[in-house]
Amino acid sequence: MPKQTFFNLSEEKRNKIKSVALDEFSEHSFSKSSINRIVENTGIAKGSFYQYFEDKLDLYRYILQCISEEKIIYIQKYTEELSSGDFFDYLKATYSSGIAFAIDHPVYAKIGIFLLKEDEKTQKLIFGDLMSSGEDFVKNMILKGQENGSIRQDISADFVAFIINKLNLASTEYLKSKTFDDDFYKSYEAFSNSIIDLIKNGIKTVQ
Amino acid sequence: MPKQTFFNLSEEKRNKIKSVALDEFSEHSFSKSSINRIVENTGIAKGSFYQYFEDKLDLYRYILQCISEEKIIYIQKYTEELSSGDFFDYLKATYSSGIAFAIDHPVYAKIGIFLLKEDEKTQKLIFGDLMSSGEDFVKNMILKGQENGSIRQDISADFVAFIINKLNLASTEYLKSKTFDDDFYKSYEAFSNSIIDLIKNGIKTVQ
DNA sequence: CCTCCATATGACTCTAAGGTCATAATATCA
DNA sequence: TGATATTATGACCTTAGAGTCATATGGAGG
Repeated sequence: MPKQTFFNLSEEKRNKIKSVALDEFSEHSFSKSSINRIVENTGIAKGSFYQYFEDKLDLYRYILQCISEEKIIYIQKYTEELSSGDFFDYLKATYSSGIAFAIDHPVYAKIGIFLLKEDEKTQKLIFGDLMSSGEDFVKNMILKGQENGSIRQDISADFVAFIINKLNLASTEYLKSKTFDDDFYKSYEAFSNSIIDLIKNGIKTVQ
Repeated sequence: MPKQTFFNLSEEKRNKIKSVALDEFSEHSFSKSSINRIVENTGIAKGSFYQYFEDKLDLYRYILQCISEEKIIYIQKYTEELSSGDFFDYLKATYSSGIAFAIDHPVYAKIGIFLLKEDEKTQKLIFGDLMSSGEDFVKNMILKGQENGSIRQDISADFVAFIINKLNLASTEYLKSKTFDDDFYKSYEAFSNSIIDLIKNGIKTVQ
């Protein structure tokens, strides 16, 4: 958590710091990100930085928290209208919201990509021990789907949950490399559908 | 390329250096790998290292080359027996060989994972400009498949090629986290099949 | 035994990182 | 205005990295 001093700052100053930090973390991995650069680009003294934050990790976690707060809004927007409990609908909502978020906030998306590419040690440093809870959630949904017969019995829930998580990352990364003309922007639904489709036809019950 | 001095060394010494380097690069990303550690673990002086190699990148590329030479043998073993030209057979052979290789050489696999997780800058540093040729190859096979009707027309070859490449990485990473008891070892075929299956049923022509 | 050449060495430089701290500047309030 | 609390500062510290170089070592041939 940032120190109280940081929150006492004027909104402009706080925003300036956040903005520079976002740029830094979207261009470099956590360990390659540099406090020196951030301080320089913000125009504050290095000593000041350490009046605001405990250390680099403190700032990084704070930035992640800000991002995730914004992302939650997206997810809610896409999930609230579905109450069916169908696994594929849920998946679709997750992908759609994730992709919409990435398109609206390319800088956040870049940070997410760096984050998911971190090695285990660094991920543990950042998250502590609570991790891959998203994966567990997906795994449970698959297990339920297998119970109620909507998903094939002969697949490993563990494995598919893993793959689905990775596909999420992969699609974000794919989007990063594309230019977003209006046509594409309006058809990202189709894009996420194609991923769900890929999974769905691969693991759904054959009838 | 290592300097001549390196190749003049006794085989034991060369192997010692390679072995330590493999360990280092399998535990750390390229930039986090440390010449100091390598030198220390090898028991040679730092000056000696720079008599053998131009710099860290020189060693890293050399190690990659050694690995890829071994990997080619695997791929050939799995690809030579198929001459059908069927896309899914090719995919299956690629996955099978990749997974078999990763199981037989977990250290190499770890290096591969780090490598594929590198950011763009570092990947360009390592490979120069020639990259993602594997992706292009897959893409072309998909395009052919679409021409001859074995693959659906309404999917993006570009996108699927990207996804397939990422799945390859994901499966290697997944395997890394598993312990290889005999049962699993003998059934990795089933494992790779499940990935192909995931893709095949997702993109094959519906009839 | 001496010369010569390839190999071996580790102290050294330079750079850049994260983080500290005594002090200066500024704002708040009596 | 003067006292007090808050914020700002940049020189400085430690650590660790890659890479250098003058010198030492050791073996082969005359």
